[in-house]
Amino acid sequence: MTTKPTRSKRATVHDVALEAGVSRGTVSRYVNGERYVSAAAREAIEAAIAKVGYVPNTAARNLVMQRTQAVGFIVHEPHSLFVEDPNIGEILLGANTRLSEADHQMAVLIVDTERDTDRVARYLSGGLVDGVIIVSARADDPVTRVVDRLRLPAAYVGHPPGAAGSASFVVIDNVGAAASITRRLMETGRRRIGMIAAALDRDSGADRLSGFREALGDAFDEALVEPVPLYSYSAGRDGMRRLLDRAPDLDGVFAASDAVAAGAIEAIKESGRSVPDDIGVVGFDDSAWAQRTTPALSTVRQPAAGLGAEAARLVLARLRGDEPATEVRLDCDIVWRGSA
Amino acid sequence: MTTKPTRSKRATVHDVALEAGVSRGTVSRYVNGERYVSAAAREAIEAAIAKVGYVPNTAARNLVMQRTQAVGFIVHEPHSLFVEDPNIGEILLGANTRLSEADHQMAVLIVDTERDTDRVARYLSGGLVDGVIIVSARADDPVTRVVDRLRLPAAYVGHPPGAAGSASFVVIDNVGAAASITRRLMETGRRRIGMIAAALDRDSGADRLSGFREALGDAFDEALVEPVPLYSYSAGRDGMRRLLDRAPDLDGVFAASDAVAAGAIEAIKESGRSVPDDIGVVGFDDSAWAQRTTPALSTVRQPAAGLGAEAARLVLARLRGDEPATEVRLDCDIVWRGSA
DNA sequence: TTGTAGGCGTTATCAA
DNA sequence: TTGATAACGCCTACAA
Repeated sequence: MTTKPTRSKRATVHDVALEAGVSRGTVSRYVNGERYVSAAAREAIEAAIAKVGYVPNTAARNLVMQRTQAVGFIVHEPHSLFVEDPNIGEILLGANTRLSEADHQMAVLIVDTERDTDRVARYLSGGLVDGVIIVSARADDPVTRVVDRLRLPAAYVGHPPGAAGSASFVVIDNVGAAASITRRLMETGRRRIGMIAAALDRDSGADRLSGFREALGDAFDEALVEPVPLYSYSAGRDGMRRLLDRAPDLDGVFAASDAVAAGAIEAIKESGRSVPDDIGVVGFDDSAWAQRTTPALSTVRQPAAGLGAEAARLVLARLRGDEPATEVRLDCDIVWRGSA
Repeated sequence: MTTKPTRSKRATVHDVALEAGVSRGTVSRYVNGERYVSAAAREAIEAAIAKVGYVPNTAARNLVMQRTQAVGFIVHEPHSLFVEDPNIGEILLGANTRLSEADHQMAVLIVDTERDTDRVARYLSGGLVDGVIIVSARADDPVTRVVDRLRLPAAYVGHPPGAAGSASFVVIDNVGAAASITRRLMETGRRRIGMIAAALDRDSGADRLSGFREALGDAFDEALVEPVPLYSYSAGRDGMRRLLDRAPDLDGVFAASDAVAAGAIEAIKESGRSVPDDIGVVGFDDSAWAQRTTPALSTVRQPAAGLGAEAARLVLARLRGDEPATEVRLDCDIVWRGSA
């Protein structure tokens, strides 16, 4: 007579207690490594656990303990970006490392479609995580609302426009980085430097323009700034065409992102000019684009892993009840390649 | 007299019931959209919910329902690969889409360090997910062991060597794809075709070599196969250097991955030869590398999103109690660019 | 050092 | 339609 081969119920503390001839309390104490468990009891319990194949049910434990030792990592990228942006992977890993050190599990939740939004919001409100890290959040979607409403300890990577109160934000120093790379461009001897300024309605876009202006100082010329709506290749190409029409004597350009820069390079080449001889080009992000252009882009590298780690540090602090900084700003490196 | 501003306890069904003047059962029925709730009760409950700010506790629900509507997605990649392999992102998205349609939450768990392994294993055994998708598993680590032991419904993307019994595996047809692209290379008129064979200790690596050998048939020459340990750029470059030393008359090479191919192209160029005129190069994966080389790589494209979707489909089937196929093999496309 | 019993927030069964 | 009440699996006083 064998046991039924059908899905057998998982063993519980109760089963172990029965098998070992002790009480559930004692089993629980043993499992949690507390003292006050006699050698005899310990042995009996160990044998029983092995025999019935007991494995603790975290869900039940979480329920009674009112904490999960888990934090959610929500990524809310447009489909394409998620696949090709190397930064996001680095951020993930950076956060995971920090959380892992603190013995917290990180659960990545992907928001891709509309449906996902609500499901993730439910997941978060369900008490399955103690806190949350959010990258590239929308200002006002169900996810951020739920986080707000629940006062779920949170840290954002990036600062969604109009973001609310009680969370932390970790951002890169867009102004400083833009200024640095612009200065570097000036130091190579460029005299008429323009900018393709993208997404001026976002903090990142506006800040990069500020940095550019700051670096140029008196040499700043409003007419050499070409605003484009998006951080995209085609926006960069079109913007550069217009800029070249307006200022044929341009000899340097700062594109607000690598994709924009790649587009700009195409426009420059089609105008018969060469990069970097006639016009030096610098970008921003050190994304996959930066390696794909010819010549490869000089650009700003985001400290992606650092962003993740810092975000993790901030939620962990909040979990401990601290009130960490509301915004921390990380410096970027410049990588100098062939385009300027 | 205001409410205490300190962390107020979250409202429960109990609170709502009290406030609405009905029983907990009725509230529960309302929340779950069952019928048999009178209009009067409904209104009272809705008001109460709004007033006390009730949000259901999923953890508690999971405990009593004995299911979570969540499946874990475990990625167990070496650090660097995770960051740069676009396939993993696609797989993720493919799986998420399918799970989302079935109204299941996907939780990505990253295994990066040793510590992660155990924590993830605990997470899985804790009853926090109903099933699990595993990409690039190790043959015998705590994670796979726990999955086995718990008979957790599982689907693997890729087939870890020596993998056990009751799960499903979704793989690409490495042999077939390698043979196809090798044949294609032969059809362009190459006569002395070598291979940089990476990661021969993995199924993928060994299978790609098999396909290569199969396509070449009698023309196969053991001496033209250069084994390298990893799917990496530097391994490809170094391997190609050795191969060229040994066989200067080579006119075609199949690199076991795009990164390897990119490295190979560098070595070919530094030897003074040109691609594709002197030597045709083909890769595998259609990763970011493939677009980055000059000329761009002819390569094998993995149906990455399909892999994820299929894996999701398989766990979902198991969750329903079905016994789906134990291995499903997906075909790859060839994308022909300038490198051969 | 151990056992008892109450509670974590839900759902589900069964009378009423 | 509704309300008790018993699980779900675990932790934790408290008493012994």
